[in-house]
Amino acid sequence: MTNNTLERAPLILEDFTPYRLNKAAESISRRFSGQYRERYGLTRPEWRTLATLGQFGARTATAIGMHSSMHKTKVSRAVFSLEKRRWLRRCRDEADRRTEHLELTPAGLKAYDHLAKLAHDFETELFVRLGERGARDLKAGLAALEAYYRRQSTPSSPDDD
Amino acid sequence: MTNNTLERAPLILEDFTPYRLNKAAESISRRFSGQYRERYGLTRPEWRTLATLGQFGARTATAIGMHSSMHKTKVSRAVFSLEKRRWLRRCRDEADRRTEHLELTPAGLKAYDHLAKLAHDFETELFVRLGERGARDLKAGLAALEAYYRRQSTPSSPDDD
DNA sequence: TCTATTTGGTTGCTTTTGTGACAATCTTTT
DNA sequence: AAAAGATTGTCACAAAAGCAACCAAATAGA
Repeated sequence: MTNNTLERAPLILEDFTPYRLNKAAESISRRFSGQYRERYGLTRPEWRTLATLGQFGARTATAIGMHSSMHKTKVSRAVFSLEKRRWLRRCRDEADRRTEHLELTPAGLKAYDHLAKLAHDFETELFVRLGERGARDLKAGLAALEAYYRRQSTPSSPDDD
Repeated sequence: MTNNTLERAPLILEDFTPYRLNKAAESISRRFSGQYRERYGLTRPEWRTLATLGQFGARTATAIGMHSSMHKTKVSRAVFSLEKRRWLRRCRDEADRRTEHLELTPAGLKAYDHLAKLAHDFETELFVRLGERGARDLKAGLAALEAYYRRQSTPSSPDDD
């Protein structure tokens, strides 16, 4: 038991969890986004919108944002750009004329199918690389984080980005 | 055993690891960045620069970027802004006049000390919230990821953001 | 029913990031 | 040494993200 009076707890950036998490996320995202960027020239909001619609079929812009954690302006722009590409079309809701139901066109669905497969392969490959143990730890750690901020989520920061 | 021919492996966005990782990182970062943004009006590149200099003392811009995973333009701008704030000063290197050695002023060091403490507390609190198990899993998962992309890092994507 | 409030979505503006080119300086090669 | 190549840091421009105001339509309240 040393008489070790620490004047300053040193902060080691590379050990600091928020930093590590960010770096990991960027690192992985960069790799995966190559898949949809190089091939299709999609941005991340566009990819997320595509993924959400592919997963659920028709959805409103708000629902997309909710599900994919994007601010509504991001969704709005992504929808516009996917529409221009003719991967998505808008269907008006007769009951509530503020909203539109968005759905993928056959071309959009085709791209989705391809990208969903790439995503799946990417993840499989990642887990192989991490090893059974590493993959399990990562998933468990993420689950713990998600449980934590699900509890914490204030009504003021519900879904947005 | 059903004759369930899956035409399409469905992609569940909220289960997709890159998405989860991003969301987790943003979620945590948002919380922590509040600490340095509200109080000091720092951006993340500025915080990382401060943290690196606080950790190591004088360093060049390149070394900062290397250590904190930031592109050199980010470092350049962060350095400029910290200098304007008089938290950092540049010292020329007589041996190599391309570089400058950057170090914190007393004011910068003071802010660093405070922020380092906040960071430390933040992490401690986080681990408490995650529980012993969750914290351990998260750290192990991050370590596995880091080991993976350390192996993978091509000479073309060394340090940059 | 008429007004006030909320909700869904878009647009414009500002700030932040990403990219490529550049000037200056060092290093290597011939 | 001179030429070619690398490295350091900055700048200008383009793309993306964040913010707040806004319109239109629905809902709630008096």
